[in-house]
Amino acid sequence: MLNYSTSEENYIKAIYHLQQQDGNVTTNELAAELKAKPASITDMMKKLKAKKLLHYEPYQGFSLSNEGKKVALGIIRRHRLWEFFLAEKLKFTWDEVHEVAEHLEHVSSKKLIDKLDEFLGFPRVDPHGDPIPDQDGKIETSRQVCLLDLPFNKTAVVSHVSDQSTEILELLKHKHIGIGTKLEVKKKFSFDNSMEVKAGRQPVFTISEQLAKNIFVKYGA
Amino acid sequence: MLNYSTSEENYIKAIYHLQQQDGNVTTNELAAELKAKPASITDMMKKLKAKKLLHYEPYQGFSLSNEGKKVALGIIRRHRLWEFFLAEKLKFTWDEVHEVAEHLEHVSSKKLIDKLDEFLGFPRVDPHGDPIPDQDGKIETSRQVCLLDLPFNKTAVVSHVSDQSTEILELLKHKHIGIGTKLEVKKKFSFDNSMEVKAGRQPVFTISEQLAKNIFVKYGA
DNA sequence: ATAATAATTTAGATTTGTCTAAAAATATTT
DNA sequence: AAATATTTTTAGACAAATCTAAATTATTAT
Repeated sequence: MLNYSTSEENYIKAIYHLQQQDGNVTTNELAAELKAKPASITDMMKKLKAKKLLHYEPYQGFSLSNEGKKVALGIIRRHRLWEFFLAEKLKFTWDEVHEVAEHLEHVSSKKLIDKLDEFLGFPRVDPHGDPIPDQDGKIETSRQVCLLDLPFNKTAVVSHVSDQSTEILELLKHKHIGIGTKLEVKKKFSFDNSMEVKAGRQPVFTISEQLAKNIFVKYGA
Repeated sequence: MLNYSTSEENYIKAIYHLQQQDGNVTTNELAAELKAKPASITDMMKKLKAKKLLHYEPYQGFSLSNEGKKVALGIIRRHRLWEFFLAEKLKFTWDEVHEVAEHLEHVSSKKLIDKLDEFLGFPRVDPHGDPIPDQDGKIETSRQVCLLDLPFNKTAVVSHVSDQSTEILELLKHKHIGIGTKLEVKKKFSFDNSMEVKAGRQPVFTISEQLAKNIFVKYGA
């Protein structure tokens, strides 16, 4: 596996995440994701195509090649292992780990990462509940759905919160819900679309429609 | 404290190490250390001078300002804490830690480093025996050790000779070693604990275990 | 189907960090 | 102290990664 620049790695990672949702990725989408101008995207797409990391024809969008996906999974592996390390060993809170891991992920020593993995006890998910790819780039595939759509009695992990207002965070904190919290839907009430939910061994509690709408979970595997 | 590029940090660190030995650092010295061309050094020196990290007048060499030293000590702190982590927690051998730490040291989150320090139990020396600067950049300045215990490639200054016999003095005189002589250990042989040592630009020469045992040196960061 | 709009690419500029080759300053030797 | 050698700096070029503005292609609406 060759080495890629920090910049190239950031593009590859962003494409990977976008194509998980959309399939084919467009120039503007990627520009928005990376906070760069569309012209910069085109430049980099040419370079990554030349390196055979993606399929790209002018004006047709792009998607990672198999090689590109392998590279992406390597970066994601590093990112998530560092996130786990930061939360588990250095006692960072779940909302602080991402930014630091963004930098650590670009240190690309395979030996470092494999030993870190071992030191951490081969964790399978990061503090946000996202699965960590193994040495061979294999990753547990799980689907992200809105909490409103989660089937009954399926254990799922909170993976994303759309609204980032202090109000929602206050409420989530009060209910002890964060990224990574395991949830199970026990009842739904059609009158107000509220639901009763269980988290670990806590007693069942209620979540309003407005709140559930903003919580996304991952389940299945 | 502002942020500096990886490249700037590497220059600052290299100057710090060179000026520990020589005081004023020259363009060619630094070029050799960094495996870069002298022209590149001059370019960077102008930039670092503009940022007030060093004192520099054309043709006169350069040395770090107080601010520059503070930056250097921050980088060295990060490097040595990562080295300790790699050796202690990830079970890297002492000769493997340096290269990986060269990359990790450039991740410049203060919170990360202070929490890492705490996680490691506030170690005072790295796996090579070099002191680790604290949060405020304070570093154990010079430590006196027996020449037998001096790490490789560390410039040290002879500070004391235990035996005062005419025999040892004759030998020291012959080898041009006295109090104040700068030495660097290049090789050690476990067979007879003899070592090869360099003093300034003289060719490498050999010192026996019996002699090394009686020589004490001081060395810094 | 054609015009208007939006998305994408191209062309050319900028910054950072590097280089080579030539010029200038300093140091050394005779 | 002049000539020679060494060191350092300058001048100009190049690659990577970005940008702006203009041109091109694709999409949408009439």
